[in-house]
Amino acid sequence: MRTDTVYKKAFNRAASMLRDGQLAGELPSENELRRRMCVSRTTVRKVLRELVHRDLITERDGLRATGRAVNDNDYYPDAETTPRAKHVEQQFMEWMLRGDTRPGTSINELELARQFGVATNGIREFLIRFSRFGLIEKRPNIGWLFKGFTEEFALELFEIRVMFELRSAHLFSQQPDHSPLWIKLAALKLAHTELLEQIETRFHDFSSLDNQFHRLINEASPNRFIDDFYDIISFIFHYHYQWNKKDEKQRNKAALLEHIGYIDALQSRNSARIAKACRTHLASAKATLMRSLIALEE
Amino acid sequence: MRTDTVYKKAFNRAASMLRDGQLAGELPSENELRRRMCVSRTTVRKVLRELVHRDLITERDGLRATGRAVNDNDYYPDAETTPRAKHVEQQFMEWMLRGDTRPGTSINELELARQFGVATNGIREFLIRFSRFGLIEKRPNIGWLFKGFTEEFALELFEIRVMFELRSAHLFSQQPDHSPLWIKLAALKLAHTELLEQIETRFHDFSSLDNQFHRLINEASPNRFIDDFYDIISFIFHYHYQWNKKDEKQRNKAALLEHIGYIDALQSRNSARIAKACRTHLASAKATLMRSLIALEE
DNA sequence: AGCATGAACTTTATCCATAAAAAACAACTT
DNA sequence: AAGTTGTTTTTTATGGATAAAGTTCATGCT
Repeated sequence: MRTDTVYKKAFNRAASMLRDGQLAGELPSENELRRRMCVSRTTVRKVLRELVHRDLITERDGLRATGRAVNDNDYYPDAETTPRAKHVEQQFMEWMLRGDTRPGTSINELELARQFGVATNGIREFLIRFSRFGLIEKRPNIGWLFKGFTEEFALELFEIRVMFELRSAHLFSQQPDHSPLWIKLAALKLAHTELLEQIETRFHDFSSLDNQFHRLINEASPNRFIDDFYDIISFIFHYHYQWNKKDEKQRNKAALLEHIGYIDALQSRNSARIAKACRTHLASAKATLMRSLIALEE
Repeated sequence: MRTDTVYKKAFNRAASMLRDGQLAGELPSENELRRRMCVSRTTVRKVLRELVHRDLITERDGLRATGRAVNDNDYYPDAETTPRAKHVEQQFMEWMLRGDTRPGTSINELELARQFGVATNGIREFLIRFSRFGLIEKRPNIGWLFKGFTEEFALELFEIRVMFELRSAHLFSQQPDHSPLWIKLAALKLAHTELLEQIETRFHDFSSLDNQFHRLINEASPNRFIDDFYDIISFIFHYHYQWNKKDEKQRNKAALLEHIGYIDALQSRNSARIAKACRTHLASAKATLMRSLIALEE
């Protein structure tokens, strides 16, 4: 059966809105709620029904108003708000990164399905999606081959990344003065310096900034293939960092400084300087990834 | 139920081998046949059983020998030798390229499933695989968006293609003299000149040569992401040419000449000359694609 | 021991079923 | 007419079943 994670997530969202007082007094219409929560009206109605049922809101003469205060245990647990497909992704990445999965291993859909507690269909869909990351390969009628999260992989990944980023950074710097992206860039620079000041406590926030920055650079001259490639990068780094916490603060601090240098270079519009800053930053990102891959191979 | 296309294809293959006399006299062991036909022994045995049943081979004391002559209607029809997934691909491409499918259309899994006569699962798997081509996009819980086989698509595609090909051609030219790829390149050049002489009748063969050539260039310094990207190119061109036959001979002749110039440039190892030949060729490939896209939009 | 066949077992490709979520339709209300 | 809510229809996400194809185990023959 399809999971009701959409509903549960929406319910939690609504509960938070009630708690924060965003929905104080008389509630907005179903359509308005639908827009705010980005789900269908069908789901909104389901949420409202449950809210009424739990007395979190009251309904009289077709008018809805806030009810009793929201309690911590009114919320559905987080695990129930993520769709199966996402769980499969997480479990697979865990299996791949933490397990002793060696390059050349073959991947068995049925086995993973049993291990993860889902139907084979879900596994297969995930693997098809995941195959674009270049880490697995399908052999028809036989199964999937795990090619390994190896040094070679990282080298190939970064070769492309450098090509793309140099191209995007160059085009970014050639934008007209009045492009709104310059403003965004300045804002991002500020966010960087702020984070740098509070690096001791907030170093986890770097990841989001990193993403925003690299995506911004691509925005100047969009290319869907470059965007898609950056999805791979994000994905890999997301899980990689989840797994490798070593020196995180130190690494993020260094990267922040590199970003700032890179932003300065962009603002200078000096091609050679931009290329240099870009290469420096990517080289250190690559070195970080490579170091942990070597750790993996032990 | 799973289709028995593997068996049917293997059967046809075996029938052809019998007909060509490749299996004259006493037949090889099941294992040997398995190796030659690239299927499992289970399938080989199924084929053998049917061959015996039809008297195409005889079996006595566990020894198998050729039987009656193979007839044209011993073969299974071609359509039955292609798996469902491939059919879906073909039908989808037909739907996309020939139908009046406009950019922005949303794709309905259920509708396509009904139209193509397959389960929704098959459609969905295809769409996931196909999504890497940048022509469709998934919106969770809602469906797929067809972004259109547009001019913009072609521009983005070729921007990447040029970057990758310049990089690969450059690295190719820097290989040591004794690299076996130089021999392959010379052989390919010969194949080009031969085809050029017989262009009037054999112009369809260009497609295969084109593929071999571009893949060869990538071989010098392999990168899985570049290979994957070239899969997109091949796929697009495969279907595109199937649909657009206009001026095919003329176009292929021109491309052959460009290839030859490009090969000469590579052999000269002169960077500037290589880049020029590469750009020239890709520019004309791009122009061809663009012309037919414009035709599509009418 | 090494290879051939036979039989049993496992995994993939494919279809079908169904609850959840989205969308479309209908009837009201202001 | 535009925005509400109630109802019905359609579509997606997910589980389950099964024949085909692949793999492994067992037996027998040189």
